[in-house]
Amino acid sequence: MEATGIHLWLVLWKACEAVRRHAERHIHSLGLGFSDFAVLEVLLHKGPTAVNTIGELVHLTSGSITAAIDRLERKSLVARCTHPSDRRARVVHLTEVGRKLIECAFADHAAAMETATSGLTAAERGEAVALLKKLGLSAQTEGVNPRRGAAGVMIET
Amino acid sequence: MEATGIHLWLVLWKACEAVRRHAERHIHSLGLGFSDFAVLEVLLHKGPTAVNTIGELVHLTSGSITAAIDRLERKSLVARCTHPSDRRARVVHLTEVGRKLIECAFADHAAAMETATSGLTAAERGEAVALLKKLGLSAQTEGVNPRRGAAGVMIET
DNA sequence: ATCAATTATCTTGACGTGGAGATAAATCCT
DNA sequence: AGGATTTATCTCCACGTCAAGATAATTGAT
Repeated sequence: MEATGIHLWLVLWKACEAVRRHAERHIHSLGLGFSDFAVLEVLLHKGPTAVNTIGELVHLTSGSITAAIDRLERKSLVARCTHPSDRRARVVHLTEVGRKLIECAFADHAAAMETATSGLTAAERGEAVALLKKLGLSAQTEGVNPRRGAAGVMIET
Repeated sequence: MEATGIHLWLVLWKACEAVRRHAERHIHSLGLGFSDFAVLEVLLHKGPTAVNTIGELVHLTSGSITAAIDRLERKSLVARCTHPSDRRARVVHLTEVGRKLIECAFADHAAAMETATSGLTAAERGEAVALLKKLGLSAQTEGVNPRRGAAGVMIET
């Protein structure tokens, strides 16, 4: 078995794309995009959050996060309100409809991911998680620009 | 260690993004996009290839692969010529300039990936490759069962 | 107190991507 | 052979993203 860096990268990419296809198809069936789902997930797990904080968490630039929240607000899934102490900032929170949607969607999504990763046994998943965590962390700190991962919400625990 | 499907997916995604950042930064410094690099790499390793086939290999739809090859052709890195036996098909091949560029870029890229994955030992890389291959393959073949979309429309895979 | 630098957000323009057709060529069917 | 289906590619349009610049509010320095 070859173990060059580029080989590992290609296999990693392919696996990620394959699983991502499941995730995207499922999320798309809810009328949401990938980024929009990630924003809702942050709001579900972190509660009301400032716009730019969300942007950092889901790895979107200021322009993109503005567009994303515009989309979600247009669908009445989230709402912006003023920050209590900083008049520049806007705090985003889920509406009732939005909360219902993401709670349901996230449960469905977890099930879909269970299916998507069912090719590995529980033990293998554990090994994979350990290896990927190690790889992810080292690759992240290796880079010049250390940014927080888009899925940081779940990974913390 | 948690081993739920969604946890594995998030860790996989984060690791992939971290490594991808290395790859993208390097590729972008050549004035190329990610997809364009992938197309050139296919041509380098597979030789002249039909447009459609390249699209499948790098996971681009017909519209996207046309646009990608247009870009590369505009930069004189590739050229289209007619297929010997099928007059519908166009075969894409590297120009001299394109070959020089991708050969050089690929070597650089391999080195960058070596660095990016240096957080794992050779043995760990081997394990990771084996696990990811298994995961990727199963996730890929898992995706053939159609799902119901939001509007009640069946979504083909 | 005032001016400069920083921070948070939004706007604009360009670009890559995917999806729905359109066109042309090859293949299949009878 | 003639018509229908499939295949390969391209065109057009909508959308999401980013980068850079604009605006407004906060903080820091003197």
